[in-house]
Amino acid sequence: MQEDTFDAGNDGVFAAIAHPVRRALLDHLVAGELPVSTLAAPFVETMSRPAVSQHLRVLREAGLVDERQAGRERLYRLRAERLREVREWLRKYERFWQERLAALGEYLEQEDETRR
Amino acid sequence: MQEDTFDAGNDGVFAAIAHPVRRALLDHLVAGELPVSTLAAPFVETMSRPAVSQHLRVLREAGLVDERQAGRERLYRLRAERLREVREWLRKYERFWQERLAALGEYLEQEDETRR
DNA sequence: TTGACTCGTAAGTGTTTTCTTACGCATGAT
DNA sequence: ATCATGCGTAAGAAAACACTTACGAGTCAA
Repeated sequence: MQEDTFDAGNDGVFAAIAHPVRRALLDHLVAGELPVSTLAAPFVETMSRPAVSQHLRVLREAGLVDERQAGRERLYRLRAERLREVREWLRKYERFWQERLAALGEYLEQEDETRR
Repeated sequence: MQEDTFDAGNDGVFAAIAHPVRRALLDHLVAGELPVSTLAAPFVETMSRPAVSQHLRVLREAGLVDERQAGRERLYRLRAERLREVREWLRKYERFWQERLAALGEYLEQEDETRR
């Protein structure tokens, strides 16, 4: 079975980060490799532990995390490079808010001049 | 100290861009203001026109597009600045693919720690 | 007015997501 | 061996999602 190496496609990453819990899980993994117990801790009041496991599975199938067994723990590691396609998709929109900021800058500049 | 609960406020935008059709609609709107007929044209073989309307509604409710009536057409305009939230969220991951050597260093460091 | 055109909404349906509880399988400790 | 720990999976329910067809409200043209 090579499910983990199977190409999840472009849609998998976008769908994976659509859920706030999964984004929070990724955010935690920025600190480094973490066991499920640590990852699930912030959600202990919100949802059951199997629910966190299922979110981790979605992330795994999207290729956003790697799993490795260490003793009786399972350590999850971030694979941030999978987020590149999101970054790439966003790139074409960047000029819109850059232009907007530039336009706002010019506007404020003009306001400032007329105020003198 | 940061709150460890997730932020549900931005969820609309992330959920909106999770669907490939909606991303394609946004991509199309980069060209400028467009009527629904033009926006729906690429999907005539794929899905019905009301389906496109419903996708546009999701985008509208996420604040990603504006709608304005012109004659009997409805023109949709991109509001790309709403995508900044996504960009901001991505920022914390950028270093992982921008600085490969640094990431490798951190990885080795973590490996060393787990080996204790 | 009549009729074509543009488009959204309503209602219904099948599918997917997201959660729950129950359970099982390893691993490590006693 | 026995038991606790860590975590995934199974099964099922509720809700959300993504469509469909039917219809109606505006707009423009003849």
